[in-house]
Amino acid sequence: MLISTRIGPWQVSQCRLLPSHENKLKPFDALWFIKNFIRPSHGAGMERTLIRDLKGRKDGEEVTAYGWLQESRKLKSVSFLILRDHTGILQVTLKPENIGNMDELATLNRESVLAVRGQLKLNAGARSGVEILATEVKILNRAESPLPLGVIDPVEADFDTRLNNRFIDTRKPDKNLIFRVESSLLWGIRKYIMSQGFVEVHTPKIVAAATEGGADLFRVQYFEKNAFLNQSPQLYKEMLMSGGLNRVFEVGPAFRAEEHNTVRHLNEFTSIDIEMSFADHNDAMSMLENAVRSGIREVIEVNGAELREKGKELQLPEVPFPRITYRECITYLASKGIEAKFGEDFSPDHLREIGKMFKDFYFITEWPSSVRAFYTMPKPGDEEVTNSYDLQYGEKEITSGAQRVHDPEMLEKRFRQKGLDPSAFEFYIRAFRYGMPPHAGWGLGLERLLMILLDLPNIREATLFPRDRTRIVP
RNA sequence: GCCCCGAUAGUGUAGCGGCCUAUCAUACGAGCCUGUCGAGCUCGUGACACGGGUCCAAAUCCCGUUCGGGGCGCCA
Repeated sequence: MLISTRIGPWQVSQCRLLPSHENKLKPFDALWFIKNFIRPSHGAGMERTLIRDLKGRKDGEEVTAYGWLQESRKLKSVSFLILRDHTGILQVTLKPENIGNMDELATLNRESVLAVRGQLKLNAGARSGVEILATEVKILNRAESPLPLGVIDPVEADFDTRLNNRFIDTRKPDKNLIFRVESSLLWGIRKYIMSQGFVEVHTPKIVAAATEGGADLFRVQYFEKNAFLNQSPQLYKEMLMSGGLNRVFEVGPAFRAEEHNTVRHLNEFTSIDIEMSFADHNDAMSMLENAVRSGIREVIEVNGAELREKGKELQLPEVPFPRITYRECITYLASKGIEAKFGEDFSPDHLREIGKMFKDFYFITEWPSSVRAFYTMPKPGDEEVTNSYDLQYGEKEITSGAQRVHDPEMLEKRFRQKGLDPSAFEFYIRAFRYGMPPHAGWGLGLERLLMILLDLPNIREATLFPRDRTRIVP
């Protein structure tokens, strides 16, 4: 099926709709449509059918597939190659009388890259479902042997070995899927945030001042000046509220020089940040739960079937997420005989206990001033606590957010309370002196959310090339 | 930053003072068998992180180094 269309500012002249997708069109969802279903049909690219899409083609049709040689089995009168691409595996049958370069193919190592052309057999009885009776096999790239890591070996390599050879690790379908889910998740979150009138912005990652102190920032040499890698876009997105952008969001890296060594911390992670004007913490929480829900909905739609094959059934969480205040948590812990002091953060043990009360996502609200950053708005009438919240899943914190201080005098007072020198933040405080609207926002760790969603044991599993205390390569 | 733990063939492991010229699986190579599909069978290749020490004897015990895993703190 060929279609011509014009969508938004993009001219998409003529596109081929894949046969397996023809009945799945959703009207009025143009961006989603582009992402999922349109492939350019013009130009001199490589003719290719994805392995997943072979099932939709006609039996006996001449097709071309590309992929990695997963394994080969040589028999007396016939040989089989198992070809893999990111959508599945395919059995390729080689009969010596049809193939000119059998000797050459016999020397191939696993994971070499091949182009296979031949006749499609839909009911060949192969485990892969479909089969190609090859007329031509081209070697596009030979893999060396031995492999540093087996793709289909029954023994799982150590995580360290896998990360050192991530390019092979992500060839494994289950690992590959993690990052396709991440893409869907972020797309779903973006779709919701964009639908609420937000503007996507990009703030600097090289900065002169610390966001919240300066202890945990990486130093960089910026020509003749000392600079830092930003740990959060917090100050910049707030300045944009004064700047009249009204609602902004940013997806970008955040750097933390903390020497932590846990399964839920990275020194570089992807932060999804929003900030909204004329809004309080309740508005921001609503934005958050709906964004998370939209992300999960997108994952279910795009990757749900594949996840189900792997034994992972995702549930769309109900909104609003339950809320519990910090003080209620302390009371609850006390009822369980666990002591937690007001004014201190909860330990992982505390949070595990609190998490038992909830099925999945929940908010802990009204954190004490002592554990929140200077920009956090105190709760009117109860200034020991703040208009703040964390989004939690069990013991894991996914998001931290709050209504912010918008009064410059209160802001300077809060700086001093936290032992910080306001003059170091003059560039920031200035934005509050000439008309700063009330505002609220949050920062969400994309890898954390992905880890929780897929039940991954380590945040590094949710990161292609993780940066931790010791790893900067690859 | 504090605390625990680990490092043996390409990969994952067993062994934890002499029985180790080191086990098993997988990978790789050779052969046999075979429309195979976690193929099967036979044979083979391949490893004790590095440096010092203890001991008649060290993969094994001790110290250091390097690399790695995890918990806490901190956070997303």
